Amino acid sequence: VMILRSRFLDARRKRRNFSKQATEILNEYFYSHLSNPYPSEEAKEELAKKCSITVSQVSNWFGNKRIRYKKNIGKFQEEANLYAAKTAVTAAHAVAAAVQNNQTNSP
Amino acid sequence: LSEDKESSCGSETNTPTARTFDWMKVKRNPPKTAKVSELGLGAPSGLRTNFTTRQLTELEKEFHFNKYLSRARRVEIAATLELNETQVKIWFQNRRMKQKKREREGGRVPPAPPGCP
DNA sequence: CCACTATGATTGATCGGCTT
DNA sequence: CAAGCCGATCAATCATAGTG
Repeated sequence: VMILRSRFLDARRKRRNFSKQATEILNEYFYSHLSNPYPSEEAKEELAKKCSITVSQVSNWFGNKRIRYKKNIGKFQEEANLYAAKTAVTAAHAVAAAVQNNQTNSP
Repeated sequence: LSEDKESSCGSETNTPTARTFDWMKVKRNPPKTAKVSELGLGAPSGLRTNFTTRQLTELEKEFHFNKYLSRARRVEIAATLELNETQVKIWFQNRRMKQKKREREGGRVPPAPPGCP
């Protein structure tokens, strides 16, 4: 049991952080879907493309994010509010546009 | 339209943002590895088993021979490696998924565009 | 340069669903 | 009805990158 943790040969574990922009995109999705941060396979593929990473990496990111988020919700409060506000603005724009578009259209 | 709905929260400190959703409450049952049946078995339940290099090497060897195990083979392997049949079964299960993932993610990007010493 | 934290990846094991 | 498999996920841990 001693120091058999060698994990010999894990050269592939030369991790590299994702670009700031990729993290931005992933966080936007995460916080705008905080009630259910489980992107579908299609959504993962889309995110992967936008972030220039693989689908597996997207899965890893969400897996880590979910676990770490619920482990210490308080620690992510700031981040949560930050992205919540950001998406709120985007949503507002969308709504505004929709309203304009619906002026002459009623179900 | 527009209303937001918190999918089932019972006692969340209603903060404008960041509420507590169900997924945050999910808790997995602790691993049931090593049963309590055998008196004082060194395997404490509820712990992630750390496979030894020998066990992993043997499992890997067997995997290259068969992607799927027969009941008989599984019993044999389990006995040889001192593991539960379930652990062997799960290992193969995970190993197959791992291989599939590799194949899928396989045809990728060998090109080293930017600087690569 | 070192301690400590943030983060991507790995992996034994669990969960729900479907098949045998 | 029980058992195995799949696909996704969990949860703990490893090893490195980043920050002070």
